[in-house]
Amino acid sequence: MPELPEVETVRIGLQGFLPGKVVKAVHHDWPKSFPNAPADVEQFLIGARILEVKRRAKVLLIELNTKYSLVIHLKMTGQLVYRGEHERFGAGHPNDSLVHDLPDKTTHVHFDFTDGSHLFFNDQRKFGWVRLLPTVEVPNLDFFLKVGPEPLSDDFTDKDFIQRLMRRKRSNIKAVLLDQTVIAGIGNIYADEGLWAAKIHPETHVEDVPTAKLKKLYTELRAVLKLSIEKGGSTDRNYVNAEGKKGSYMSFAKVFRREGKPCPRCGTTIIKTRVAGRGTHLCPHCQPKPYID
DNA sequence: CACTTGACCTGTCCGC
DNA sequence: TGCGGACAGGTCAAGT
Repeated sequence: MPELPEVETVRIGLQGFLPGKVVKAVHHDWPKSFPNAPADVEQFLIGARILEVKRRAKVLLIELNTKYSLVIHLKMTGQLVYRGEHERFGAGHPNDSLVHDLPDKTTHVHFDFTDGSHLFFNDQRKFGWVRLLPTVEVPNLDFFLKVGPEPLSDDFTDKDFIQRLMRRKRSNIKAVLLDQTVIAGIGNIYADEGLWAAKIHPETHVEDVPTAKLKKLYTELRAVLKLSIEKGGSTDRNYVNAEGKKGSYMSFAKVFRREGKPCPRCGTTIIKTRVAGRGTHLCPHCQPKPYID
């Protein structure tokens, strides 16, 4: 899916559009995309006014004035696209838009607001979901009980980072970065980018990485996440922001999806391998494979 | 306990 | 042009 920077970009966009909107109707065509009790939808969603759009890890939270919230996970291919009253169909969307007329065949949930605007949840692979839950119950979702700290929060220090990584010191560092219970929000793109920046091979066991490099990884990961938010996230395939537009971080990526191209630091050809069950990009010169006996 | 694999889905790309 | 297989930004469950 969208990882932290993409979800945050969507959040910022939606926060500009949605507060104050009143839900008039909701449509859905795939039960797993919107698994809710119809009675709750009728009572706590229809007629509800949107207060605020928040994010925790890779999950979006749309708070309503009914003490309920829409909880949304985009997973791999989810999109949340806002359209104003007369923008639902139509021509004239800019070239950087992946989404044209809506709803389309990937739209599995959409909301109509009383002012004529709409919010579309599109999801090609149908892994994502929208759930309506009492706001006080959101933190008690299994995922939120277990999820790690936000890597960009002010009180998240390099000491916290290293301490949490060391809880799985015998594991491959890439697998640990992808584990949402260790640190929230990092996925395949930013794991690869961060490990390249800190010159760590993704198969290195956490305990074998020198502390100085772990500190470097902390700094670089935060920097790459921040840069990507500034660039509106990464569009590799499906990702678009709340306006249906692509992000531009991919053109700044150093290794992700750049196999066969030169490493920007040393010129060595970037390779793609498999680590922790995921496609993994690295520079074999800057990130030498650890010696394993 | 930690790692791997499969499942959830659809679409695209690549080799034959 | 068609077909089969691998693969795609994420998580969860089950198996080893």
